Amino acid sequence: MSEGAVHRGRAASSGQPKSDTRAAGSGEASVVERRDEILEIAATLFAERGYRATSIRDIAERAGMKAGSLYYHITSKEALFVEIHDKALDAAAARVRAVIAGCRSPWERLEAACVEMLEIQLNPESLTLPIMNNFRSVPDEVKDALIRKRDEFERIFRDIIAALPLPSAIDRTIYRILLLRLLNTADEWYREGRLTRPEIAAQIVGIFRHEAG
Amino acid sequence: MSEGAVHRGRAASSGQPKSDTRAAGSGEASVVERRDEILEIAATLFAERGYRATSIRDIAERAGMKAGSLYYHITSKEALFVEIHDKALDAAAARVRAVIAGCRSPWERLEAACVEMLEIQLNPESLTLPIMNNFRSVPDEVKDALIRKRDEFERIFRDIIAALPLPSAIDRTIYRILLLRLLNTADEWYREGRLTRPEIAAQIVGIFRHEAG
DNA sequence: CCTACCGATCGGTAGG
DNA sequence: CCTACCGATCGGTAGG
Repeated sequence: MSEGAVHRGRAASSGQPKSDTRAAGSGEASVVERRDEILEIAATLFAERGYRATSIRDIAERAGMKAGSLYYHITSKEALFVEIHDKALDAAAARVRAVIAGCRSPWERLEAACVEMLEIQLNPESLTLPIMNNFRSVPDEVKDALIRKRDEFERIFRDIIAALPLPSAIDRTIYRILLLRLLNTADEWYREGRLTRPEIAAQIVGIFRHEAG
Repeated sequence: MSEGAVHRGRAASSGQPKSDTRAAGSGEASVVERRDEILEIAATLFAERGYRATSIRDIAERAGMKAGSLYYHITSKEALFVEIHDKALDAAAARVRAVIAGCRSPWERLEAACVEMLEIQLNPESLTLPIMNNFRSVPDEVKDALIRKRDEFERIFRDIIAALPLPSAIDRTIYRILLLRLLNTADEWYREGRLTRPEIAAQIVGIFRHEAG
């Protein structure tokens, strides 16, 4: 069991500690639990400040250790970011799929998906939130992996939109791109206070809702 | 004439060279012209990579000089960014105002404004393009000035949207926020090739178009 | 997990 | 406009 619950073991050498010295019932935190803490801390910081503006020292400090020590848990800043990004998208996909499963009509599905996406993007429960579209500050070598993963996630929305009875003049590809752009960058334009998240989602769906003639 | 055509002299100490030793008819570039070149170069780089990822040395290199020499023309990286941002928004405002002046109906005005915004955002003529919403990587001290300027610009759209015969269920504030978010970040989601800019603008207006019942 | 350090790079300055 | 440099900070490593 070299692969803990956290890690999906997809990327061959992702740099987690080799053995899980779990704390056999004692009050001690296991190595994988410590690693999870670090992932959450890093996710929060990356989401707040972006990739470049978040330093290894920032992350280490919040985790209560020195920068060098962090490298016991991770292999590199880049690998850390990719892992967080992948996990965040997996979690988001699961949440959106769960919530649309209970819907009957296509428009209901769209609205439920929008509400859930806003919750994911705007709630600071770290690991799930940062869809992080701010790829500009991410090194090129990493970008491809991130984009592939994101495209995979967006297939959920492609399917929802495919089922909508839209007027034929509307291009479903650009429809999806625009909608996802708004949802994925919600943390950048959302202003706390005036409208609730479901109200915002309803406004978005209200704007994007067009029935075929 | 310590204020050249480029500079609006709004921000008190913006750091341009004190006197314009213009090249009295000769083939020599004047100091203000050199400064304009630097502004264009910096604008392009900031737009491509964001504030933080663009180094003073990058800018200097493209301008054919050393990092230190740049400080003959500018006072600081932050002041440079603010100046570019202000100029870009002024130019964008002028272009959008000019284009909607020739429109008769509210929906025509909205579509014309959208087309123009996409042109501005997607054409790499540097100085005009970077509305740069990527404020995350910008230092806090600068952010307030940028936001104030941006709010000023967005008044144009507030007025256009105020004139639209929208259904009462649609909140015009969030309507404006969503629309501007799409237009301002077009360079991040636009994929060259499939649809032209006017076609994209038409799709956006098609989605955002709702007549009151 | 720590100390101590590496080479690289950053924005900016001095002095010409 | 240049050279030469500053202190700060970066991601990462060695050796314990």
